[in-house]
Amino acid sequence: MRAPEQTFSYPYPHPAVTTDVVVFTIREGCLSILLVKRANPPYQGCWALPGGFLDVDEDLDNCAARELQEETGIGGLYLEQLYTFGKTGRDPRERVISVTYYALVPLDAIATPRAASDAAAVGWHAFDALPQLAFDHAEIIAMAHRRLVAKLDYSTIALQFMPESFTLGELQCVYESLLNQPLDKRNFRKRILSLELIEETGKQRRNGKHRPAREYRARHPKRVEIIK
Amino acid sequence: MRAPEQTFSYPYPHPAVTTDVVVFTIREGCLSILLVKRANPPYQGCWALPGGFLDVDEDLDNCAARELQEETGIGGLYLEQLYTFGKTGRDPRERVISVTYYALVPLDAIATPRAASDAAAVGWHAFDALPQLAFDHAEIIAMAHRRLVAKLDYSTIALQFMPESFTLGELQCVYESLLNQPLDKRNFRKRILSLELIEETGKQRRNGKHRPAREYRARHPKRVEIIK
DNA sequence: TTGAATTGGTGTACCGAAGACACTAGCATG
DNA sequence: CATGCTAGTGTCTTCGGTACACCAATTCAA
Repeated sequence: MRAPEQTFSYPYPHPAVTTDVVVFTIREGCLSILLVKRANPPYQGCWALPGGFLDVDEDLDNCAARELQEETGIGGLYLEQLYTFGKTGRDPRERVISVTYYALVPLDAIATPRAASDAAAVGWHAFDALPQLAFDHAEIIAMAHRRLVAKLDYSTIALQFMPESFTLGELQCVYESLLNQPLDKRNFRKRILSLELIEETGKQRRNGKHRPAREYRARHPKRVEIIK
Repeated sequence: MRAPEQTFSYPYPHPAVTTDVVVFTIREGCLSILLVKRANPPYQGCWALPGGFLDVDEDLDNCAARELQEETGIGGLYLEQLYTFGKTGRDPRERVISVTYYALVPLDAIATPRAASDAAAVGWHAFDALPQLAFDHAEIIAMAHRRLVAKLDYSTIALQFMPESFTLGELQCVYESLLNQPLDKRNFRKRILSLELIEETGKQRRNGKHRPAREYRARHPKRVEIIK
């Protein structure tokens, strides 16, 4: 990619800049995060967030999206900047500023991720059973989770987890997984429908051995709106 | 500070990292922002946010606090990371990643800021009458304002604008300046007092030629808590 | 064929928070 | 002592949130 014998010089020391992404999805009612196993030191063999160094001619958002594409093979995800971590000493190699993002993967788009060249393995991990993590990545995940749960309350972010069409039961399951508590079915449906964020497709859906459910779709699938 | 003839080399190009701070206060019921006039190109003579380059052995938060101290002469302010701006081309000199913060100055702590060496002037500007701004600083200020107003609703951040002791009238004035709308006095007092965030000092305060007001203080002056 | 299991789908009553609204109290000034 | 100014107080209504129980449609097994 880059010529390794070339060097780049500056009159003042410059930190390195990376992006790291907390990729959330919900697998079988269980909030999960995508992690890669590091193939190289430091923290070799340790699980870490997908991410990598910023190209100097690349926008931050693009860098996060590109790393994500490389790790998961899927694009077009909802992606939002989270926070920038830059404590001295957080990377033993050099000063590294990490601009972190979080991304949401719809239920039906969970690819089996393929390990990139700098990763020994890639895989989904349940949020409540995460392994030991490299660097300060546990802290990053904790902050991403707080942000995500907070946004459930005042935005339409949960719809980013949904496929193009879905049932109210599935949507409620997403909320329950994120909030980690059961919700009253009638109150949930009343609230969601009163917001007029979703509409019936007119079709029905047979998911199991029981009464079929109405299918809904988001009115504005790409937008995350602030509500209330 | 640094030896100018020395250079720092890396195998890959590194962007420069700066912090910029949106410093808010309320002067005479008017939300205001601290700006510096740039003494050097690019955007020479243009108003800009206070900020500067990150020292490579300095934490991000420290960098923002240090720049702030250098520009305003006051420390111990509430300071919160806002967002990281890093579009290619946002600085014509080199690739610059700007980690932005916002800070709140209590009503009684407004120093007359003294221009630092790299600034031609420093001064407060009313938020609704800002001059043309350098770089993407107008966008940064807009985001900081949105964040601040949003936090009024669900946190105790407004108390960071208050001196050690204050009256309910003063606090209401802060809310009204930030929300840019009048509030009902009785409802305001009922809500604030029911939160039990402030307590009476027992003293009274003669502010003008009228009935004196009770003095209050924050129960947890240093903490910004999430409410409701 | 029938009943048991499973999820889909529906309405009402209560409670608490937020908002609208008007007058008296205390100090300063002339 | 009358005027001007801000401080300080309570009630009623409205609306959103929460608690709560039953019938419907399908599958499967007996």
